[in-house]
Amino acid sequence: MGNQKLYKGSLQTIILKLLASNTKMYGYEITQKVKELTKGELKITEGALYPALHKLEADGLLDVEVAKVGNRLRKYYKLTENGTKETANKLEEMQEFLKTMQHLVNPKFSLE
Amino acid sequence: MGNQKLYKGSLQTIILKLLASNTKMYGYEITQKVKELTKGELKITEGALYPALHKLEADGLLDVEVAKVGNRLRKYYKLTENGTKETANKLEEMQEFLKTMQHLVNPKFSLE
DNA sequence: TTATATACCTAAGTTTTTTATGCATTAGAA
DNA sequence: TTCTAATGCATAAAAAACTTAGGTATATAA
Repeated sequence: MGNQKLYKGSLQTIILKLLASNTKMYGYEITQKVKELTKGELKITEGALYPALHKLEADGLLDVEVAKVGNRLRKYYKLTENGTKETANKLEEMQEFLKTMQHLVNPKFSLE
Repeated sequence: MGNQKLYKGSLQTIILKLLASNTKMYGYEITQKVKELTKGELKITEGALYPALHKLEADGLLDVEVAKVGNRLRKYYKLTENGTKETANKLEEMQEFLKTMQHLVNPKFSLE
């Protein structure tokens, strides 16, 4: 709980990017991967993650495949064809945003 | 209208940063400055801006000073002492976010 | 046996925005 | 001179994207 460091709108992009790099992942795995990759900086809450996954699936960007591991189920998600395209778009948008923000915020370029 | 490129939560930081660089600005001026600095990439809508300014004022981060120019009024905003402190915090948070996102998203570092 | 990790889920509430208005003044184009 | 665009403020309803706070169940380590 208590994230604060995630700007709203970036979660979808993060999920898509991870699935672009890992072919298939399940929800819990995503939360752990993000925690690991960001050394605990970013914590994806499950209350945000699962609805986001369902939305991406409903939008046709992800496919699901249910697997049983022991007695417990996992839902593996992977990118659809459209999902792959959207990932590219979202990543470009994100890069634009990062550049714009750097420009606005970085004191080295204080043309303002 | 239709911005799409602004992650929710970044508007406050943008406003604070501009006021840190320009001492005092009024609402309309902020929208124009952002448009100019980002070459049209970011468009701050007034429906987002004015409530944001009011909130920052209510939170004690901004002071207002009403000026009359011709027959029209302007509300000049500037940082309070607390506002200056909060600006530093927000900028640091933003930098953290930018770094984290670069790390997650940049293909050069795809350790994922 | 009891807490922690794994694994899924949803619903209510909050925050922050978009969209759609509204009002008034002023400058400039037609 | 008249009408459009720019200037300048504002709010209210709706949507978007979260947080917070639950809930269920299995597996494992202490």
